[in-house]
Amino acid sequence: MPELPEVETIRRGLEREVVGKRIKSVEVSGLRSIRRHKTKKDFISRLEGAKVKTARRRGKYVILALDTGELLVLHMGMSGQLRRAQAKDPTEKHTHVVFTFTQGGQLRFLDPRTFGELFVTVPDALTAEVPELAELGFDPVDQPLAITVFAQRLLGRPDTKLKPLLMDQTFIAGIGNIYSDEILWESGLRGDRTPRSLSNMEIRRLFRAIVEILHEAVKHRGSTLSDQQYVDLVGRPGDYQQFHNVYDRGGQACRRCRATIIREKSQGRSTFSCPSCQV
DNA sequence: ACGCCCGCCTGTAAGC
DNA sequence: TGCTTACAGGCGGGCG
Repeated sequence: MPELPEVETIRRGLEREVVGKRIKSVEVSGLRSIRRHKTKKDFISRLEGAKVKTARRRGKYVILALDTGELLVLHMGMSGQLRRAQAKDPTEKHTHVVFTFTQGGQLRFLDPRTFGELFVTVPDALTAEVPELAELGFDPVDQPLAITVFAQRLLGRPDTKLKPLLMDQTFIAGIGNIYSDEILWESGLRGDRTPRSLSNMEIRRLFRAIVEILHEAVKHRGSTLSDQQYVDLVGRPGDYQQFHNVYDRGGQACRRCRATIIREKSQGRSTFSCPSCQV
């Protein structure tokens, strides 16, 4: 579910709600959510008593640094949610992990489809044990890149289609199915164009669109679609869906040229685009 | 290196 | 009212 803007919104919530608090107890009911750990006990014992020092983000991963020197890494997958709660609040369905803090209050991880996960690791192991994190590409919000470097890296993948390339987490970290479509529309580029085929001006437009779309989406606290699956720590939905120009707008008029937005499948994912102003 | 397909899960909506 | 199918913000792996 969540892409960079949603995860960044979650991270900011954690900074407000969780950083500085000490974990009193951890309850795990969904073993699949902590599947990298051999035992539940291993996960729990490395967290209980630890204080959360910082909340960082790399692409779609949230990384909480603990005062034990270890890191709690979270990935939401398609349907993961983190919610602030009180101990007396009823347990919602699909609640897999509950953190209770010494200062009171809880953080709960909910995840119907169970593609999300949490694990504790030491910083050095991030490269050895977690290659997918070590190999993440640049984060367009957290680590802005000079356009010259971007252009160079883009041309290092001359024949990959732009849509899969934008979604390749080892190339750029944080972009998924919604924001790749929005970025391509903003750039006026088709998702099946290749870096080799781009003019310098088109590369500039693409670069600017990546930065602008993601910053705007963060500003509006991400996108919440009709299923209401994505909400922040306090249950508040995002606003950015109202600014979508193509995603989930199949059959509707393009806001730039009035042509009809089309929906098609690419790599098994729905892709939305304007057949007239994306070239 | 790249494109395509599958599997991993559950819930929901649409179609018959 | 069922039952079946398709599809959903992610990712990794396997195959040609």
